[in-house]
Amino acid sequence: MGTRKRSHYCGELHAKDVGKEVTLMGWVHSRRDHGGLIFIDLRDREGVTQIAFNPEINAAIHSKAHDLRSEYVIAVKGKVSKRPEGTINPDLKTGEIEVLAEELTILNESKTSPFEISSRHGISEDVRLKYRYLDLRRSGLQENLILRHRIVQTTRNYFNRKKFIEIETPFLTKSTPEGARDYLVPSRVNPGRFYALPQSPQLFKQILMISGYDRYYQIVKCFRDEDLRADRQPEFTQIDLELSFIQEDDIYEIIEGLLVAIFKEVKNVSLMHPFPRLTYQEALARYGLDKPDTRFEMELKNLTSHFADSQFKVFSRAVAAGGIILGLNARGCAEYSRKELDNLTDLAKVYGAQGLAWIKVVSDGVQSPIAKFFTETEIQQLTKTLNAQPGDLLLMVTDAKHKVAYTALGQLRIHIGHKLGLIEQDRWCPLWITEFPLLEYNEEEKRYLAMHHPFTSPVEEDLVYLKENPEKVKARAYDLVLNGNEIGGGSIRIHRKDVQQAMFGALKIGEDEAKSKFGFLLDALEYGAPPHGGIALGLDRLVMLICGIESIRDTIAFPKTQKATCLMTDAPSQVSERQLKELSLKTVIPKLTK
RNA sequence: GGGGGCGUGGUGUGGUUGGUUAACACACUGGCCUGUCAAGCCAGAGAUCGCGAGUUCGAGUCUCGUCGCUCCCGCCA
Repeated sequence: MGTRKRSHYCGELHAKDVGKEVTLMGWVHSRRDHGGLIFIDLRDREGVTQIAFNPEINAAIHSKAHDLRSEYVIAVKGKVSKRPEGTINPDLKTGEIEVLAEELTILNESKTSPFEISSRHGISEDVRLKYRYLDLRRSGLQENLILRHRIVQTTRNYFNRKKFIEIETPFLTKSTPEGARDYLVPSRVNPGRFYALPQSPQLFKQILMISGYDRYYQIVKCFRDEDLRADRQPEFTQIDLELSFIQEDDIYEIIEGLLVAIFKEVKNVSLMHPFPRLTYQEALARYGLDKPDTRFEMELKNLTSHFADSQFKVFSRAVAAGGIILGLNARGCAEYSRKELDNLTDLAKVYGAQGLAWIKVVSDGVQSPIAKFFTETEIQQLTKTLNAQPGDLLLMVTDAKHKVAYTALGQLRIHIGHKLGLIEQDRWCPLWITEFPLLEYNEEEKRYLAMHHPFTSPVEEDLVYLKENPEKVKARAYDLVLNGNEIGGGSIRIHRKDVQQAMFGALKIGEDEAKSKFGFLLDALEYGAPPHGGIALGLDRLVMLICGIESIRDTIAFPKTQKATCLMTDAPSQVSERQLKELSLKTVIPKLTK
């Protein structure tokens, strides 16, 4: 094919192109060799076009086509032709036409692929990850990555329109305490010292506000060395922004506008907005979680007061110990077998619950191993509060630690919601969670930790409690939740040095430590820091949700396994002694691996 | 750190209470075939059942260990 140029993508040819002389280049997707006629589906990123090799048109080319195999890279010149009557393929975008081959060049051969690119069944993930370049040829991943691209483009256009400035921040930066474990990078020219890869550009974007850039955004990689999940990778991408002279409402408006634009552009869905807002407390009370899936009802109810004096000691003792009793009406689930109930109990235990109390509501009363402990009044209050009808299953969790009870029953709610098919796949329920506590007590470290991060502004009126009653202080923080997933979080930041120092005080971060770890921020706060705030959205999760898939790995071209390895490149790998020496590093491996 | 699932030709799956030749589909190789598009028909090659021990007359199957992938808890400001 020499110097010939590609004239079209496969997949962009239509009936209107009939008669055109075209040159296509791509991969052999499949071949159907009739001995006489040979058909090739030629694939590139835009789709597939059928190439017909007819010995009557060109015998030499036809015979050459016999050698074609799956995934060969070829160039084909030929005429776009309308397919004969009755051979149109309505399942194919280009199904009305075919290209009658006049020239064929094999640009490269291919070994037999370890899996079929067009495979209809799933391929195990380790094989896919090892041959990621082949996996990425498959239409599913291509669609995801192209959708991701469109979301990113929409985002950039949106922020540009809103007068944001995209500014890059360093990847080689300073390790900071608090938060996730850092990925460290040794410094060759500073032996014994390390950079950290950023967990987020948090401090840099605040500094940019102090520098007067006013509206910053960045679509940026962040790094956290924590254990992986289906929705967590060690490197992930945030849509990160920060604005000066704004309040919470400004953030809500900007982000709602962004999501509305994204959903319109890539899904042609008109998102309802403004998004609902729920305080942290209300989210817990009604859904048990701070990232509620509001696509279905089935809300939690607080039953604590009903059972304060109950003969059922599990309940009354818990109440006496300051605990909480929560209930949930699993509508129509009174038929659940003992096994199903045991499964629910096991699920509750995963989240730390001691057990799960259940009561079946039947036509002539209730059924439950614990029913005998309850008075008529208690049963009445229970069924009334949970609005129970015969056929319903009432689930209750109690725990001295309120968070445990909320989480366990909240997760049961999600589980049962799925099981009962209450969750519509194509429904989009974004909402804001507001009024988070500023601090959370950490048993392990015997001190308070910032729930969001140490630069989050407390609510002004609560400042007085910071010393004496830190739990009472609310943060000017907010999370964005979509269909039960946290897809973003941010806050109005502290912009006064005295408040920042008070915050460090509450976190038991000493003056010296604060100075060595965050001195540059404290200094900067003294040079005219404007009020500012921002938010970051998890791009990978957002793409995952919009794609309707289960794992962010399928939104990332080259993801890591659960052990944070790359099966294609075999990273992380050992390095030479020389490299280690240059970096003044010695490795001490507790147990010999391999 | 902990709990669960999976691992069988290239790929995806079967494989009964442990029983002798490890099955099926797709892919692959060769042949036939001029309208297929999940092409068809015929023939063929391809597996020490992740790895290592153990139990047993006998292990794909049971036990223990180990490795890999995965889901979850902890962790992820």
